[in-house]
Order: sequence, then structure tokens, then C-alpha cells
Amino acid sequence: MASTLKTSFIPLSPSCSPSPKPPFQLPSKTLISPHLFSHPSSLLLELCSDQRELHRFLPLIIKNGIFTEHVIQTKLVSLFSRFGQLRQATLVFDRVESKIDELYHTMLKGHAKNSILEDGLLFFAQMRLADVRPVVYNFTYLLKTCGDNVELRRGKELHSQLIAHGFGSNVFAMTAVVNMYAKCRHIEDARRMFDRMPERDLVAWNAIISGYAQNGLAKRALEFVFMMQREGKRPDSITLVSVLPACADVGSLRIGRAIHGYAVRAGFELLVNVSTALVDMYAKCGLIGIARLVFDRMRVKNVVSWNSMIDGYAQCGDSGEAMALFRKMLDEGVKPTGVSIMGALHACADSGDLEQGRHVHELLLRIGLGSDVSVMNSLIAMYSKCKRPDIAAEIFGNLSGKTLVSWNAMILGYAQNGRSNDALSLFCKMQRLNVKPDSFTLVSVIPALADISVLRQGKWIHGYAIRACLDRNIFVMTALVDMYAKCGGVHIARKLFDMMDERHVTTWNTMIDGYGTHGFGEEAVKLFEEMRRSPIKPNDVTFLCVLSACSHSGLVDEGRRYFVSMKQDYGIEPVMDHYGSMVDLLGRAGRLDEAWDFIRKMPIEPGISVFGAMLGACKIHQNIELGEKAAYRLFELEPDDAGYHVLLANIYKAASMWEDVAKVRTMMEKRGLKKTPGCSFIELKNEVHTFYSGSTSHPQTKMIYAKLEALVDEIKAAGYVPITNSIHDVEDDVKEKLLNTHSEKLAIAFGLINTSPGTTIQIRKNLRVCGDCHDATKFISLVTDREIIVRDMHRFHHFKGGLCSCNDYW
DNA sequence: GTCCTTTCCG
Repeated sequence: MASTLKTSFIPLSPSCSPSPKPPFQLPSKTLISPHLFSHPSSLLLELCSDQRELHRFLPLIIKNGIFTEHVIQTKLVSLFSRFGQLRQATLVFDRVESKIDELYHTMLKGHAKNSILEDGLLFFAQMRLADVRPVVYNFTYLLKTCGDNVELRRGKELHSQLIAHGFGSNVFAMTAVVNMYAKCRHIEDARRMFDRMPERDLVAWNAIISGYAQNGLAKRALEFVFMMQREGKRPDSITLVSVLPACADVGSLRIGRAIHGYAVRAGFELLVNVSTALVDMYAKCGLIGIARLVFDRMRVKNVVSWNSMIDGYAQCGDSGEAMALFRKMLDEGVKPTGVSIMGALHACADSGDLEQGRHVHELLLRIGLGSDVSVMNSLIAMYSKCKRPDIAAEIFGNLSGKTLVSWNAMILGYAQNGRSNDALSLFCKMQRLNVKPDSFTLVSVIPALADISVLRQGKWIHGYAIRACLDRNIFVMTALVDMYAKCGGVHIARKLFDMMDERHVTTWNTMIDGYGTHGFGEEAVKLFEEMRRSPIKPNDVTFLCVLSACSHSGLVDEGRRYFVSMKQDYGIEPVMDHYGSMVDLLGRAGRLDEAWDFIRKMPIEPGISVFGAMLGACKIHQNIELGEKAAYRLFELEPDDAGYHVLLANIYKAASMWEDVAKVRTMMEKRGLKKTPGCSFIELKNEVHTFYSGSTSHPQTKMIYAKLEALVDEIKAAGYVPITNSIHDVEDDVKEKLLNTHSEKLAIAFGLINTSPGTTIQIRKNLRVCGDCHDATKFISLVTDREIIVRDMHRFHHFKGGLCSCNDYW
């Protein structure tokens, strides 16, 4: 019905009209007196609440011949614009023969408020060609559109035109200019224009204050609130709403509370946007309870209030309460927006609750948010955090209008799920598609490179960071330090670390841990002492790194001292992993009884990391009794982990307790556990070569085995004795053969064949390096005069001149 | 009639 009227009144395009006659005739002006109809009809039109009703009136207007009325024409354009029907508005506009200035102005407003900026500017140019004099609000509307679209170039053009028309000291126009610069992230220009204003009203002050707040210059925003008061302007509700996010930004509870007091005294607290901003401020300042109190006391809430509260819980890690509130919001019939959905997804991601996440996913599709890119990006992050990168990838693949954030979310998702190669290839793909990576991209992809441990690509990404001017970004640099350390370049890592002007606590932790995993315990301790003297305070992770460094280097006394100092000097309460590190420290050093005693005296129930460390130590020092105790606790705590079973089996093997070995095997079979096959990787030129124990699939297999045979003879002559006690049931020569096909030996032989003398060889092994391979590698480094760096599951081994950096301590 | 305002993905 409505659509028939629509087409009968205004054809969608001139050619759409089948009739030779125009669908309506403009009646001659003389027939009807203007004042008879203009006023009441205009009022009637005003009553239309949507475009459907408006269309119903149209035949009446035409019938009564009042379309010629300027007031009616303007009203029609205005209403169509307000209902978002810019096309209809334009058609009305085009129909009018003698257009008054106001009609132009209304049409321009319609363009500015509805359409893309370009249409508005084009119309503005046409208006000028028609000799219509611009008025101030032509500029204010257009400038606002520039700000909303972050169109600085257009904004500047309008700014200069505005001055040419003599509006340079008009307070409305100049406030719009200030706002435009602020929205285009040119806050300094905004400030200059603000300073140049001959007079400033409250709105102008609010514009510059919100400008500072939105540009992350919270302190300036707060300063300006004080300044405006010195100039006799009283902050209104909009001032408060603008400045409260700034309080949250600097975490200034003192000022936040003062503003709260002011709001109460001025009666602004009753306004929904003010109380919502207060909720947000308290939540961001860490007072989630107070935020909730303010929220619960609000008599009127809007969806933003709910969103602020939900996100407040999500941000502070209380995902349970965030989800509870989200459900409550739905129960109360408040329609969620994209922001609500993102808050809920954030909570699901944090708690790893895939089930709930799926429900939110269904809900967002139902309410039509399936094409909101931000929401979809959150969804990608949620599925990744819930360990379902496959689903995330599917969503990413189908997502139209991917933004940089989408790419970053997916790359991070792969990286966090151990799919480093996928992360890397996606990073390459985005560049082929000319999506320019930013610091977030690098921070996501660098750990993936660190994981693959390929120094060449690591250096390449470092170069990339430099070219992209991201090499002064503290997060990127910290990731690079970590990456170099993990790629075996611990000294390069330190050089980078020293070059940084600013370091976060994470930066220090990364470097200390880098030294630790390379077995440079003394360096780690030295760096930690340096950190203690610096303004950066160590945190719980710092102590984990230091304790682990001490443990890897056998610095028992230092480790013990730091464990005490952690609580005494820094007030950091040890958690499970700290206890685990201590057990590791004592256990590796052979003080197994002491370690067991330490476990028994722990103030908290010992967990996996504690018994895991104990079991590992028992393997190194062949303590069957304590090893069994630790292992059986682990089987209860983590029944599906094959690694602990294998460790216990290896302890039995080393003691030739074959019946017990068989018992553990049966246990594993019953539980359906499989031993992870050992494999080693080595990079040559741009390729990564993978070797499994006994593998014969490599094209150079024959050469590799021949090389290995020759090598074994050579190192035997130098004193190497194979450690065969972990193999059973076969003759000694077969045992040796089995040992000699271990993946790390194959990789080393391959490396020796394919690199020139003197080159360092880098190997990566997925499990712990075995005792015999460790011994053999020491001898190989001696007889070939090569440095061999092996990164295993836990640490680095630098083999050189017959010795290893771990001092046989791993 | 025109200028300023709250929640937001990695």
C-alpha cells in the first residue's frame, strides 16, 4: 500500500514512470491562497512518526495544491531526511521550481546528517553555484560530518571557506571547527582554534574537554575543567560525562570521587548518562563494587548503562558476574547491542566457556549482528581463547569487510593455540592483500616465530618492524627480545634490551627468563639485581623467571634467598608455580629429600607443577621411591598426560625394572595414552627439515646415516660411551643402533653435511633431549669444532668444545 | 534550527 503511494507520488527515477504525463501537476500558485493551508498542513506533517504515514499524506497535499508552499516543501525535505529517506528528499527538492534558500539549507542538513560526506559537499558546491549564500549552520553540519568520518582534509577546506565567509569568530562555527580537529585526532589544532576564539560558551569548553579526553590526554582534559571554572563557567552534565572517562584513563579515583560529589550536589546524578559515566569510571578505577552500587541505585538505565557494568565485570576478570548481568539484562527485556555482545563474548573468552560462547553466538545472529565486524572480531577472539581456532578461522574466512583488527585477532588466535605456521602464513597473506600490519600484528606474530625458532625469519621480522617504524614500540621490542632469546640469540636479545629507552616489567622478565633457559644463571641473577635497583618493581612472574634461572644453573642458595625475599621484601605471596620452581631447584640439585620435605610443608595443597618438578628431578637422580610417589599423585591429578607416565617408565628402565616398565605401559594403554614421538627440526636456507627417530624419508637419508656412522666412530675414539641402559631385550649392538637413529642425532648429521665448517648448528627438539644424545652431542661439538645449540622442551643447550652450557644439569 | 556527552573488537 505504502509503496504504491510512494511510486505514485515520486518516481524512483524519471524513466520509471510509464505515464507520459508527470504523476502529478504542480498547481498554479494563484488557485489557492498560501496562508490557508500552509500552517495547519505543516503541523499535520510534523505528526508523522514514520515515512509510511508521511506517504499517506502526500496525495492530500497534492490534491489541495499546497505542494507549492515553501513551508511544505521544506518540511517534506526535512521529514524525509529525518526518516533517512534521502533519495525521496532529493526527489522532492528537484521537483521544486523556485527554490528558496531555506530549502537548500534543509536539503544540505539532510545530506550532512544522512549520507556520506562527499554528497553533502557536492550539494554544497551546487548550492553555491545557484548563488545561495551559505549560513553558519551549513558549516556546522558539514564540519560535524567531517569529524564523524575523520576527514581532516575536507574539514580543513571547510574551515578556510568558513573564514572566507566571515564566520571566523562565530562561536557556533568555531566550536564545530574545534570539534572537527579533535575528532580528526588533531587535538593541537583544535586547541589553537579554541585559543583563538574571541568568546567561548559552555559548549565550546565542553568541546575542547571532550576532545582532550577522547585523544587520550586525560590530564589536559582535567586541567581544562579547572580552567573553565576559573573563567566563571560552571561544568554542566555534558562536561562531567566528557571528563569522567578521562578520570578512568588516569585511574584518578580522587578526582572521580570529587566529580561524583559535584554531580550529586548539582542534581546531575539523576541523569542516566552521568550515572552511567560514573559506573564506568568506578569500574575502570578498580572499584567494581561501588560501580555496582551506583548502577543498582539508578532509577533509569539505558543499554549503555548495562553495557558499562557488564564490561566492567569482564575487564576486572569477574566473568561469572559479567555473564549473570548479561542474562539479567536479557530477562529484563533490554535489547542488547553490539557492545553488550562484545562484553559477554569477552567474559566467555576469559573463562574459556565455549558452551556459553556458542549461545551468545546464536543470540547475536538472531538479533542481526552477524555482519557487525567488531562483533565478529570478538567472536574470533572468543573461539580462539576457547581453544577452537578452527571455528575462529571459519568465521574469519567468511567475514566480509575484514578490518586490521580481524586479521590481528586471527593471527593471535593461531599463535595462542600453538598453530605458529598458520599464524605466519596468515601474516604473509595479509601483506599480499595490502593490509598494513600494526604493532598488535607484530606482537601476535613474533611469538609464533619465536615458537618455530627460526632465527633467519626472526631477523627478517625485526627488519620489518624497523621499516614499519614499530621498532620503538615497547611491546614489539619486548616480543623481539623474547624471540631472539628463543631463537638461540640470547646475546642479540640483550643488545636489543640495552637499546630500549623504556622497559616494562615484562621486558625485564623476558630477558631474565631468556638467560635462565639458556643456562646463564649468573647473568640472570645479575640482571635481576639490576632490576631491583631500577624503578621497575618485580612482580610474581619476575620471581618465577629468577627461580627457574637459578634452578637451571644450580644456584640453590640464591634461589632460596629470592624465594624468601619475594614475600618479605615485595609482599608477593607465592603461588603454585613458585612452589614448583623451588621443588625444581632443590630436586635438580639432588636434594630430593629436602624437596620432598618442602612439598610436605607447603601451606597450600601441592599441585601438578610441584609433583611434575619432583618427578623430573627423580628421573635425573634416579630416585625410584620418591619418583613413584610423585608420579602416582600426578596420575590422579592429570590422568590424561602421557608425559608423566613416560617419565616414570624411564626411571624404571634406567633401573632395569622391566616388569614395572610393562605395568606403566599397560596403564597407558588402558587410558588410551600414546607417547609423543620425539622429533627434531633444523632450518636450512628457507626450509625447515623435520626428523623423527629412525626416519628414512629424507632425500639425503643415505648420506645422513653414513655421516652418523662415521661420527660415532670418531666420538667413540674421543671417549664417548653409549648410554644403553634404557633399552631392553636386545643385543648391545642393536641398542646402539636404536640410539643412533634418535631424531636429534639425525638432525645434527644433516646439519654437518649441509653447512660449512665452523657454522653454528641450531636444532629444535619437541621433547626433552635424551641422556645419550646429550652426551654424544658434547663429543660431536668437540671433534667437529662446531657450536651446536639445541632447544628442547624446557631450555637451551649450548654445546661447545665438548661441554654443554647446562653443565649436564637439565 | 546551528557547536559539546556515556558503553566498544586485537
